[in-house]
Amino acid sequence: MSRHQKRVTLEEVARVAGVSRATVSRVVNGVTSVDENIRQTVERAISTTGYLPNLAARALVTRRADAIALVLPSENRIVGDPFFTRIVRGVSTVLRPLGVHLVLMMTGADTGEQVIADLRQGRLDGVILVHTYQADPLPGLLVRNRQPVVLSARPAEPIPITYVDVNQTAGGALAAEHLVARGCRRVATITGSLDRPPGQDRLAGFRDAMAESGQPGVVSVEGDFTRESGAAAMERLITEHPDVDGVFIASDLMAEGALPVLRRHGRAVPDDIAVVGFDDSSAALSCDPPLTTVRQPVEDMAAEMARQLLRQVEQVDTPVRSVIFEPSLVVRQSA
Amino acid sequence: MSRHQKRVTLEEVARVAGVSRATVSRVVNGVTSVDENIRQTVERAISTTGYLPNLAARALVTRRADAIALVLPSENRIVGDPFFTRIVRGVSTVLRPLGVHLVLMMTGADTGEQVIADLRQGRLDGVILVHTYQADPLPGLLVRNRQPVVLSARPAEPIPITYVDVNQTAGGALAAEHLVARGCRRVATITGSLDRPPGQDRLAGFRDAMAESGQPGVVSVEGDFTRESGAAAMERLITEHPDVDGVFIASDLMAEGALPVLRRHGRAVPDDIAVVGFDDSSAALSCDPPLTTVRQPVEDMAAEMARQLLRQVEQVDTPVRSVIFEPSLVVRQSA
DNA sequence: TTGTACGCGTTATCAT
DNA sequence: ATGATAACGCGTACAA
Repeated sequence: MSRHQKRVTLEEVARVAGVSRATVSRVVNGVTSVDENIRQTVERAISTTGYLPNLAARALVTRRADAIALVLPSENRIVGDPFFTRIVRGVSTVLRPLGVHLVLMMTGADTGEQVIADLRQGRLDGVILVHTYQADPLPGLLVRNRQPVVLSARPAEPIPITYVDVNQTAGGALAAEHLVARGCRRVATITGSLDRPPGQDRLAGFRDAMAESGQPGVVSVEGDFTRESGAAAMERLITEHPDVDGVFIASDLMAEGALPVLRRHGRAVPDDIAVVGFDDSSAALSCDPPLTTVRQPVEDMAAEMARQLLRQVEQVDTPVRSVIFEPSLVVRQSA
Repeated sequence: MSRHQKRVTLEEVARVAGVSRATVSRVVNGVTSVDENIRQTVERAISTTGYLPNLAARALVTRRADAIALVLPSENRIVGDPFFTRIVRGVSTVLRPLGVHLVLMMTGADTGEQVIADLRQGRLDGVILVHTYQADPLPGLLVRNRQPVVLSARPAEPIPITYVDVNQTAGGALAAEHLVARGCRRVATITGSLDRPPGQDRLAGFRDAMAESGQPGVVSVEGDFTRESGAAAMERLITEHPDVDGVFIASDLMAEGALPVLRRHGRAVPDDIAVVGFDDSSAALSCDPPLTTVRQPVEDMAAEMARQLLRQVEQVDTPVRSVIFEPSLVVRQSA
């Protein structure tokens, strides 16, 4: 069992079973056209020899690496903690049973070329791109090369690429409806970056749902999804509109920055001001009080990304597709 | 450049360059005994053809997968956010330039067998085990099989295995010295799980340094590294010893749970009570006020783990070794 | 220094 | 249903 043990090959199993390599290979790969008696003999030989197929040899002929890459931004203030864990967990649930490796890559200077090279060198079957930045040329490049690829969100530029996303608009609406149902009358929002789809959509969904509830024209202050921007935005909001009694903050991280500001201004949460976040990140739990927030079904979304990718790997030129998941509201103590 | 482009092999490059496959192979692998003129010709041929070596074929003959696994616990309340990112970043800095893939595995029911199988099937060259749980049989199993493996911390059981760790004792001492230097007179500590090395060592280092500073016999309450245990421990501490003016909490996560308790008891941080954490996790920054904490050089440690692993991969039976890094104190506002 | 030829362990084609 | 045998693309003794 040591690293230097004699390797067990198809050849040896064949000798032990008294058949040819081809037959053993058929048994290993579950080909049905094998006599039942012979199959059993072979299987016995396999277990007595402790045979395991050499995957490099297999990959050489099948042209499958049985490995896919998960590419994510190295500055992960965006992709927060449980978020990341949940993505890996979701992807793994579909990859693991199939014996497909998950290769992790943080974006760096040469990530793009690296990925394409790995793809061409047969070390990678496809790529899942998480949170690519605005002007990332990689998605387009992969699409042009007809390589299997899936995005974790709707791309800023409309290119023909498969992606999985949450219904951001519905998420904003959930927040609005909760604040209204709670009895908030002067509601505002701290938005994410408005030059990015999530920022835009969450705001739009929130606005529309508020209007629908008879409170059109909500006040909004723009943040950029960072903790600091959340604090700054809340400072501005509380100063310019001291009478707000409910606020939707488009990310938990911003909410985490905003809560201490409220505390310093002597506002109690949720009694004076109700707060709803977005993401259900670890930040939501570390807030005081714990954050009511909009949760994305990240595990499910990640699993779907994996499935979509494998579909492309198995069959070239699979039609582009997008799958949208519905968010839910996690009610804790901030609203 | 599409997925179905004609593959470029050594053979073709050889034809274009007018030499043999072997010579091209030598150029690709940087063998020095190649005539300079021929080398240039070959290199031209390589770039005009766009040749890239097929790594499955190479792996088949070299018996190297050029891939290592990073195994980490799926419940990552322990391995917090930036922690994880920093590990990956550190490991990648040494792996990436060498073209070695980082395969991510969250521990699950069959992770152990999976890893050994992958090792034996030639898909993996070695394993980095992060935060294995107490009774994990995997480390011992890998050692017995003489497989390349590195641990992220000193193992609970003393088995002959290579590991990288931070000087936990020194970390506890750093916290003690800072609290003393700050003028705290009645100092206490909330420990981590005392059945695990980090919990024990941080406490021991703290105790000894306090004694050294003329304050022996510090009060200690045991937690288990979770946020909730931090809150509970602080509740007990503040009730039983209302006069404490400084506390070392053995993890930021516990500190995060403890701070709101102090606030509810009307204690101001750091004026009434100074607080020092441990880890410099994301929790440290989300605390209000931001946490003064002990920081481990995680990137450096991770890079070292990768180096130690590769050393074992390159040369079988490398002597076991342990590398200890020194922590540092990050002073913020809680102490 | 260069080329020939063999082996790495599978899968897949084609007779039988 | 089974067994030769030919790829798959590369590294590397060995010979020249």
